[in-house]
Amino acid sequence: MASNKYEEIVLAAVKLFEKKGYHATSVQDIADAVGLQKGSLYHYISGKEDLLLGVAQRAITEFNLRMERILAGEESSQEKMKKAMEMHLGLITHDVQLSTVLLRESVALGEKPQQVVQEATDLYLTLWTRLIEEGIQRGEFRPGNARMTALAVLGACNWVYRWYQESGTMSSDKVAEIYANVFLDGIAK
Amino acid sequence: MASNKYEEIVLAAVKLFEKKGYHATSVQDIADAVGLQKGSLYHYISGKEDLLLGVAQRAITEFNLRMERILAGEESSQEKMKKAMEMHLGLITHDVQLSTVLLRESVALGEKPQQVVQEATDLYLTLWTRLIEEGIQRGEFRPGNARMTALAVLGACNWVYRWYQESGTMSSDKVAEIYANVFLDGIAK
Amino acid sequence: MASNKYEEIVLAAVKLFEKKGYHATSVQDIADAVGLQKGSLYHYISGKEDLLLGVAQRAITEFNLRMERILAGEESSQEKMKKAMEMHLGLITHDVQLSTVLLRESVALGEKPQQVVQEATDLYLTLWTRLIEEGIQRGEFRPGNARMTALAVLGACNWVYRWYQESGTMSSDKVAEIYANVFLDGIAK
Amino acid sequence: MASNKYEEIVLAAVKLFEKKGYHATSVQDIADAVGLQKGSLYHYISGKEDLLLGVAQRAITEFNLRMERILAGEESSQEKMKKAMEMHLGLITHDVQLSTVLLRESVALGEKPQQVVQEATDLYLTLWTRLIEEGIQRGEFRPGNARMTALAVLGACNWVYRWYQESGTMSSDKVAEIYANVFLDGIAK
DNA sequence: GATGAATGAGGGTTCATTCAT
DNA sequence: TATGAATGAACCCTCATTCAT
Repeated sequence: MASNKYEEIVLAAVKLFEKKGYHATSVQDIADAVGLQKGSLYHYISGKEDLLLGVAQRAITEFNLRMERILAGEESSQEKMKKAMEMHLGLITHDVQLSTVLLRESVALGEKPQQVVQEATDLYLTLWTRLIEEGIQRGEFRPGNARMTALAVLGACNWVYRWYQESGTMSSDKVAEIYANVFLDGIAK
Repeated sequence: MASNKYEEIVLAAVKLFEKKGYHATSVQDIADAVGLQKGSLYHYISGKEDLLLGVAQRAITEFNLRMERILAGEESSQEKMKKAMEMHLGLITHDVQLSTVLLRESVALGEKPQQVVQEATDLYLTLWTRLIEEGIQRGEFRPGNARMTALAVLGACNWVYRWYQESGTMSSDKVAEIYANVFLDGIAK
Repeated sequence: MASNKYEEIVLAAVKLFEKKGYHATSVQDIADAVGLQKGSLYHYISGKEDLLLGVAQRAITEFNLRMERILAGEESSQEKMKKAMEMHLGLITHDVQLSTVLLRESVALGEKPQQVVQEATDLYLTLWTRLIEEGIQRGEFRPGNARMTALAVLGACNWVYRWYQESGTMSSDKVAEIYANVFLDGIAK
Repeated sequence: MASNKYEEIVLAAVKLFEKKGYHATSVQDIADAVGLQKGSLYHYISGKEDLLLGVAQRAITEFNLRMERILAGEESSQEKMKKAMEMHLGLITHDVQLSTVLLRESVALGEKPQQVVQEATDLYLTLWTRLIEEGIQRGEFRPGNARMTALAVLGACNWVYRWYQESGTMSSDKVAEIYANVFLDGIAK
């Protein structure tokens, strides 16, 4: 399968983009990582930026997909919230590299591609906002600015890529539990 | 003021780094922005990276300074928490450009300078953690992992640079109020 | 021959280094000389300095190789001395450009590469010293400080690159003969 | 005296040119060494190259002056030869820095200034040649190509700057004695 | 005499991309 | 499909020199 090699390239790119950053990663680096010559890469990719775009899209798409599945469920909003946080943090911690590239390196994209990612990201925010709005309507959550709340939750969760290390002692589910507690019940007594 | 020009350069750099990103900003761009020849810049700066480091340090230092002042106060922990969030969001929204450079572009720094920033950032986290620990000890906050909570709050607050626009209708104090509510009381009814 | 181009580059570099000096020779000059773009050179070389180092090593290696061959011979020490001088002056005059680069431009190398060349040069001095020591032991040469004598001979021979011109009327063998006479028998009656 | 400062500058330049080489020495370096600003230097010198030229001329002039004095003496040619070698090696070893700049860095000069130095150097060779020719005419030296012999002697003596270190154990007079023996009597038994 | 800001050309090097083979 | 030579623009930075103050 031809796409096998492409997959290999994407994987190598993710790893490198995460480790060195997009700009510091040269096409040569990627070629080396997959055992190809620089020029040969261009049979599979159409450019370095497209590679980054692909990676970012792959990542954000997964988030959106899972979030939609959770929203479609029948649980209470509180339950959904917990599941959503587990999902989000699970994805982030399970593939910190991919998440890092999405969250940290997307800026390197040009205007157009960046907007593509932005739109997918906006959708994700919308889904979260909807979850919270539902909770409010159902009387499970306090009334309030749902979008702002969603931004707070997402900010907290996204930030995790900056400090989470797989080698650490805390599972992503544990983090999710703690974060869910904080957001649902607050920290004040 | 002899440092007038230097200040001008820093300001231009911040603006450009925020708009285009550190890597996409050339020294030429900065020179153009201040009406100097490329080479002339080097009377004021010792390199592009040092410029970024300076900017980042300037930013994080301000955060730490203010946080220490808040910690030293006599208010209740809840009050301090609110003030801290006001302060943090105030700084971020007041100079989104500067904050963006700190939060988004610091990765562009080499190992050594990045560590310098990291240390200052770690200190900031420590201060926040201390605030929360104090609250727990005083019985104002629920017992829990203070550091994790601090990370949640900081994540939420830092994320603001990604969506906040001065031209928007919401003041930073309003955001702080909402966020403080979320974190103190939770969103669940 | 895949290295054809590399050889071409080295040759051009030698010529330019000799004519203008290492520092006054720009990478652009070399590129022009071989009909390549500046950047294209870097497929063959890893930097301007490495080019110089390569040239210098190529030169000094040849000297050492030939000197070892002479030392291994069975002739008398006087014969060896003559042959060594013929060899040394032959190399210098046959490729004055290369010798000039070795003798005059090696200083342009950084500390590390310069030491590499220095070591090879030291070896060469050692070989000459050994030749003279042998002569003393065999009773062919007067007792004396062999190393100092070697330095005198080498100094005299190396200096030749400063005044020898191929277009001149004197063959290198003639120079060698004269120099051998001077050193073996002295100029005093 | 205004020339005091100039002297200081020349001295600093010599030291720096010797240590780092002409090209690697910046005008800033020299300014730093004398505690002046870069721009202020230009009240004393007309350019970096002129500084080098001045240094080189100062050096070669001294050689010529002393050689002429020796030639004018009444000693035997052998005596003169010894004295000339003592003088030459004395100058070189006494101020290795100055000699190094003359012998190693003169290449950095442009065509015109280099020719100026070359002429002075040619004169020096002529003086040596005359000394040897006299010796031949007086029957003290074997007949032969006086210029070539002079080149051999000068080459050997000049080379000394490459290995002589003041901290070493050998005085320049000792070197001169050894070299004189080598050249006068040869090394063959 | 001294300053130091400013110049402006040039330095070596990197790199994403192309394309003939 | 794979190569690797070649491009050519852009990069950051250095530096000798000038000149208004």
